[in-house]
Amino acid sequence: MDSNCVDSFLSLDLNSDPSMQINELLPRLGTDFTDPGRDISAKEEADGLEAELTRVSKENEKLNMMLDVMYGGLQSLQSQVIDLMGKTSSETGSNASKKRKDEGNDNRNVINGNISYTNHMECSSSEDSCKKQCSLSKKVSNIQIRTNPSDTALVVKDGYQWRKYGQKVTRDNPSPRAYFKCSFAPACPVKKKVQRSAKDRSILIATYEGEHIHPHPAQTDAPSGSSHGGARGPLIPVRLMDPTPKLDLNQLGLGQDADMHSGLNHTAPEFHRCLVEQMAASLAKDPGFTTTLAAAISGRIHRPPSAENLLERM
DNA sequence: CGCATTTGACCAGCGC
DNA sequence: GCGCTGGTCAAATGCG
Repeated sequence: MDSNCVDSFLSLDLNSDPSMQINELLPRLGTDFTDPGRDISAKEEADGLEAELTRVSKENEKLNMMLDVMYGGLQSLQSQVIDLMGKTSSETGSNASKKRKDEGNDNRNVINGNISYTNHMECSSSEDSCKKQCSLSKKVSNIQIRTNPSDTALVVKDGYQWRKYGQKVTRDNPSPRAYFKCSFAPACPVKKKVQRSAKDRSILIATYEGEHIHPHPAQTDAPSGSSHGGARGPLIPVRLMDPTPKLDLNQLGLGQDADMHSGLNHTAPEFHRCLVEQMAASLAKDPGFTTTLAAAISGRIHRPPSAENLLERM
């Protein structure tokens, strides 16, 4: 198998539509194997590989369809969550001193045990005034990230540039809480608090406040990664100690930039496209996936990972 | 030398 | 009013 083909495949620009790129790769692979110097068996092998790649391409289309289904389910779940949050807020009423207490509550949903998010407006007044203030107050969102418990670093690599300005040990949690400000843009008001969960020290809880006034560095910065700022980690997807690929929910608009209450347009094609790109990037950055894919292309295995298996990897 | 991080001090909000 | 707590500031320190 021509290693250049594998290299060219693995170095595909993930910012483009992955299915389109696979389709573009197929004729490229075909020309490689029509070399007149090859014998008949080589051509048969090439035909087999082309058929294999066609099947992979179809599976990629199948994945996109499954993504549509998953996306529909996501929207349904989000609407249910919004309904539930509305009900619970009306049931529990308001509490002026809830702000501090709420920070210790587990009002977050764990998604596959890797990353979860919660998004809400910071409200501390009565229900009526809360609705008014919600449109004025800053956004607050939480995400949970599972990391190696032995890793004591309070770093959440979300692609943004953060400057640490403080650290405190809070009363209800022995783990210190780190305070960060967004340093990508001088006037960016976004702040982030990172603290390990008191119950499970392998879980990092990041609380974001405010909205970025600049685009995500991944969209504006060339991936040189040579400048200062240790907080600038791998841009997308977020990959920490857990070997399974993860989606960068923030990048998807589900993190601090998401606002379930303000009706973020999750049906927008940009969002859908971003979702597809994130999943493709996650797959491509998964060493297991790339290895398996390379093996499939090189014909070392007869059955490529099915769409279901690929989803299980995520 | 410039930048980020660390860490003790200070301030503000809240409960009693 | 006082004490507790979380959040922020800023000087000191470390690192490339």
